[in-house]
Amino acid sequence: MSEISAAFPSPGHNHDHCVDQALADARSVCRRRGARFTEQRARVLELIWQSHRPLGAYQILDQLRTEGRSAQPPTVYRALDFLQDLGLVHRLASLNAYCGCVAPGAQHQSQFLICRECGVVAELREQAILRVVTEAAVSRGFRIDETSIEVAGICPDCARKPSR
Amino acid sequence: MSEISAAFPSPGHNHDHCVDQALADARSVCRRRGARFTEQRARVLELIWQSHRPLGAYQILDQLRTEGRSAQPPTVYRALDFLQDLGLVHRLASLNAYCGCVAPGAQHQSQFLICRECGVVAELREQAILRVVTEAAVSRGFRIDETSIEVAGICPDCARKPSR
DNA sequence: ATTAAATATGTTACATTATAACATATCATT
DNA sequence: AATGATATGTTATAATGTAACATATTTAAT
Ligand SMILES: [Zn+2]
Ligand SMILES: [Zn+2]
Ligand SMILES: [Zn+2]
Ligand SMILES: [Zn+2]
Repeated sequence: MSEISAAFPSPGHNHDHCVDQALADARSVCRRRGARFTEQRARVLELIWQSHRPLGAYQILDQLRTEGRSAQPPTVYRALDFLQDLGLVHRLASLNAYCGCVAPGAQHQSQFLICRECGVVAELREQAILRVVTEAAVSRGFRIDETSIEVAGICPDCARKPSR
Repeated sequence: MSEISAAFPSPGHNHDHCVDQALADARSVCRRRGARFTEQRARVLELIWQSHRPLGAYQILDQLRTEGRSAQPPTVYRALDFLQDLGLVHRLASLNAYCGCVAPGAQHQSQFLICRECGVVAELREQAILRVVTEAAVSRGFRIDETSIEVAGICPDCARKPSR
């Protein structure tokens, strides 16, 4: 499984390597879980990882279609459901978009920093955040099933750039 | 302005009072900001507060129509935009639904506990959560504009009930 | 009071996101 | 080869949200 990556991808890194690693990880997760990593599913995951920012379902659909595949919305949503179930991608509710998980296979509740300017996303897995949220919940007798923690703002790269 | 309410509304409380208070608060906020608290806007806010759970835009639309008002989607979305701008309602991204703000007028980033069983929502304003999220962000050079922190699970009431 | 500007609402049409339902194909097992 | 399980194709539609332009209402000047 791949190492933990920095919060935001560094501008100059070899992203092809990230994609390859993500696909290899996915293959391994599927094998371990007895799930089929079909061409469609692999291609959808690859498209998500190749993109520098989260992709909407219909953006993925458009891509598949330009590749000559016969694709309809259910094609994409089924693949996305599958990938989510296996923890290979996350859905960002505030964007209606999907991004690759940086720690597939491990059970986790993540937090997301989303740049309003360039769209880049950092997936955090901060125990401190989860801890304080859990404390707040249990002190009110609430049992947490799932968290959706998404923070919009400006990433370091965009903050450096002049105004705009 | 109304006092800070408990996390989850107690089952036996007088909810009409909550609604009246929310409308009064809204009127006051609008006056202070020089905004018009029109019939439509008041009615949308009232519907949201009267509901025991967050309302979708088209649920609100249906209500308005049964009251004989000529209403189309833009009618509702405009009112919702207005109410959000003034901090009178919040949009829950994970539900595509809207709930009344428990502390209107004050600038704040809230967190929401959402019961999967009964739909009830608790709006929290935990400084500790905001603090640790902010720390995580700034340590990565990220400037926060807005948070969307929504936690799905089971509320105390539903937890007490037998299985289901 | 009259006019003009700003604000709010009505109305039609459409864009975007997601799912239901059923047919067909592919894969795994016997 | 036959069977059941899983995956995909296909059509249609549901659910959520917005663009654009016309009309009405309120507010502020004249
Ligand atoms: Zn993840
Ligand atoms: Zn950025
Ligand atoms: Zn609030
Ligand atoms: Zn409940």
